[in-house]
Amino acid sequence: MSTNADLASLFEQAADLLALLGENSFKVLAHRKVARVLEDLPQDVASLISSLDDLPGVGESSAEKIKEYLRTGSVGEFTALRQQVPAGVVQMLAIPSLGVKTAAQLWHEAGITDIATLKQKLDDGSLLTLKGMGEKKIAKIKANLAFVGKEADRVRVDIAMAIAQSYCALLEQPLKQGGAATQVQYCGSLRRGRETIGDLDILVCGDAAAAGQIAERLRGHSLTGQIVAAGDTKITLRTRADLQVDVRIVPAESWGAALQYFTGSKEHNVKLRERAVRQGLKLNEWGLFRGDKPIAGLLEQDIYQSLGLAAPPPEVREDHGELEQAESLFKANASWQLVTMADIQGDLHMHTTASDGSQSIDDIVAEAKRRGLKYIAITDHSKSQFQARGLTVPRLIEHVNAIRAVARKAKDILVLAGSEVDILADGSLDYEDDVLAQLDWVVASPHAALAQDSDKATIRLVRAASHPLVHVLGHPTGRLVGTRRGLEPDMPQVISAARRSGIAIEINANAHRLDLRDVHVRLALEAGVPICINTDAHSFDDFDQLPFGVLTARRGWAKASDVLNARSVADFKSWLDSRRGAAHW
DNA sequence: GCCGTTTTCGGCCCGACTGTTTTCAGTCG
Repeated sequence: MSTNADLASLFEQAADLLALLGENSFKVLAHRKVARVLEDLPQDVASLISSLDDLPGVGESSAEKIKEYLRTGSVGEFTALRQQVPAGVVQMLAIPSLGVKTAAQLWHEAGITDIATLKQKLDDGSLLTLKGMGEKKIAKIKANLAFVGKEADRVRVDIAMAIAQSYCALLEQPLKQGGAATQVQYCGSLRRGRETIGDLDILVCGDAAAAGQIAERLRGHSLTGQIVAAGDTKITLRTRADLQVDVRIVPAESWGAALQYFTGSKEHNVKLRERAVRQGLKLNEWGLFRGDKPIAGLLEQDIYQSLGLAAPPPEVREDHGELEQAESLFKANASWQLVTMADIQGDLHMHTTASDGSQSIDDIVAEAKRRGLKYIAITDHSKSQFQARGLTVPRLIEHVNAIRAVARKAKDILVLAGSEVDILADGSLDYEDDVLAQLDWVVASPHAALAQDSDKATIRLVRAASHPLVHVLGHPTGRLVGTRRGLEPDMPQVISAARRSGIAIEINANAHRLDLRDVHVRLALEAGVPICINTDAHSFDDFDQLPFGVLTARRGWAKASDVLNARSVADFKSWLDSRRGAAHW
């Protein structure tokens, strides 16, 4: 899979180089598009070698380059491009407010080919003679130099969500003049539920006259570092932790259009606007227009309906075929029906003080009931997880008995005695079959040897997924968002194995994991493998991670019927009964 | 470079903000 990422980065780099060389901007864009397609690809690009042309956005020329890379490990044309542009010029693009035009100008007109020289010339005033280069621009570039090298990483969705909610709450408070904002909503990749967020977009319904007051209020928020720009309809700020927040002020009649526009994705919007143009209409953040006449704009769904589409939920707006689906749904007079928080009936992966959790069996059952769950599985770690106090077989038997004792007296909730059994490096499980057979529920997860190569990882996970006593594959790759790559198996093979043995695959809802990831969720569902959205709760707070798992499921187009723990207790039990390895209750 | 319900050629989404300008270019999303 890292082949995909490496190739994507090559195409992205090529796009920068072409732009710096003054190439046609649509050609530049085409390269960025290929980079994005490769990044989003759920399977290894090498497995598609004979059908690369079928990927939307990948034409004959790019397909050849991809093949060349797979054959030789490099792309001759890209290598040649790199030789034409000094590396330091490319590095300058990392400076905010300094784009390709300026970088090319500095290179050609001032002979600047590295950042050190740029710094020096910014200071000595010699750049003022360049066209379009004034005091303010120079000051801005100087200030932004600080961002080079410590490029703000994308922020995990849970962190971004907390920040967004804090700013939204602030903006919802009444203003001194002009009344309260009637509506406030975060948009962008956060609303689409991506696992990481690059910046925050917040939409405020209100009068442009209030922009000044809103800016002042934002300035006073404890998280705000500096206000970067402040106009009548847009205020941009950076938090102290360097996350960019864009706040837009829109009038009520444009609320829906703005919501649609700022939710994106960019690629989804491009497709949508092209569709509007084909129908003789124009779509922008102010509304959908025929000539000057507004057709829709108040509500987001009106925009889509006016274009003959069933409004797709924000989570699927990635230009991954959702407009085609939206069109068929519209024609069938149907709507999108993705799984929601309210559908979730059970949680089938949780820990107690028996291993590394901080809650007792009684506490966890009470908390699950309080949150309206109808069934849970208690799944502490297996014996190899020494550091997590994994259970030896005697301790496991004792623990299972304790769980069953609680289960017998628990009312209105089904409590299963299970285990999160380690998938060892070779794909065998951490307990013998006769031990596993005594459990109601088995989550099989990898925890160690997460750096093994792709082939070994595939064999390992296929073996575990084929084990007759396993019910669900837990956090299949072991990746940690932004910090650990985890296993990179050939996911279609793992999914096929799960389908053959009739097991489910987990979406671990914890925002650190979100494993299975969105694109693989979709592959699993297309193969007919049910998913299971589990919190892997180690404490009461971890129950709050569930929404991130649901968002990820929705990004994979999951309906409630695709989700095992969205079934009623009775339906869940009959699924369990249909599995080999009789359950005990 | 990519693509096709006008098209295999000729388009390719659209606007806000800033800074530099006397009407627009660059950057960003």
